[in-house]
Amino acid sequence: MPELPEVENVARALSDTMVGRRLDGLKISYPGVLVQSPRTIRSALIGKTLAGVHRHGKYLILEFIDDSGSAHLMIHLRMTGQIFILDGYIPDKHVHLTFNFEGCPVHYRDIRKFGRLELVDDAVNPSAIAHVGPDMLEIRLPEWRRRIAHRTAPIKAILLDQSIAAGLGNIYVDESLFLAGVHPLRRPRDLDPATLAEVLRRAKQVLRLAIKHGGTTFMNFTNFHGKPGNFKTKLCVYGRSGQSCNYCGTTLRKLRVAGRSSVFCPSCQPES
DNA sequence: AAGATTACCTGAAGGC
DNA sequence: TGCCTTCAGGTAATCT
Repeated sequence: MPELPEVENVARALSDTMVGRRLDGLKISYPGVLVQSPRTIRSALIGKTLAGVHRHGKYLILEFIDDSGSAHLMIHLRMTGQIFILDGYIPDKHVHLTFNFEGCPVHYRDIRKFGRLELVDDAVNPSAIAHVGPDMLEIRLPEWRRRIAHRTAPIKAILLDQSIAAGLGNIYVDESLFLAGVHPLRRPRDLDPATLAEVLRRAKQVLRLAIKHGGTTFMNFTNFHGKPGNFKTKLCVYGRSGQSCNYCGTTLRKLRVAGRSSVFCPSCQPES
């Protein structure tokens, strides 16, 4: 499940390897992942050079330019999207699109077809995601506090809400709440300012650490070079229901919050 | 308004 | 070549 750290790793790899290359072709096997028509997307992008790679929350934006102007392709990997290059790779039925960057094929693969690729009007602040909040790594405490302090939904739901701050998904929300010692059902309105600050601090900390370790591979995320991320072994709670807490030994429990499975330590994260 | 629920998809896992 | 149900969760749409 690609969240901010996984998308950041893809963005960095794309930037390091493909910026400066011209897009010579676009093989589209399943147009359903495209928001615009294949014709529109091809005519906007082919012949242009990749000039930059941007990320906002879990959104990836590729910036293309040529003498005639610029075009921007926004990509969201949703649940099972992957972008990678791999020597000798033969695309299987889940590869829906392949970019040809001057002879180098970059594949978009997505088992569940939830991901989307969309031409947008800006490389940094496209109107298509105007409703999405600031990036979780960029947001500062006063603004975050202003956006959540009055809210009465469970903190878990608030952290998953991309319109408040963008980047956390189910895995890193559970990890952040565990590190902050906050139960997923606690409500922001009932938490004191120091606790709210601690949740934000821990969220940024776990995101940065996961980026450093190449992200988390739980189901089928692979990085740009087709390799799994290394952060799974660092997870404290996600996927560990029934196992014991690393810190206190209490058996970790699972709850459903905001329609998501949520693993927490009943001892480190008291309900009130 | 804000919170809650469901649709979109496929594959893995488990019950029988 | 077993069939069926449940679960996984990011986002948009739809409900209360």
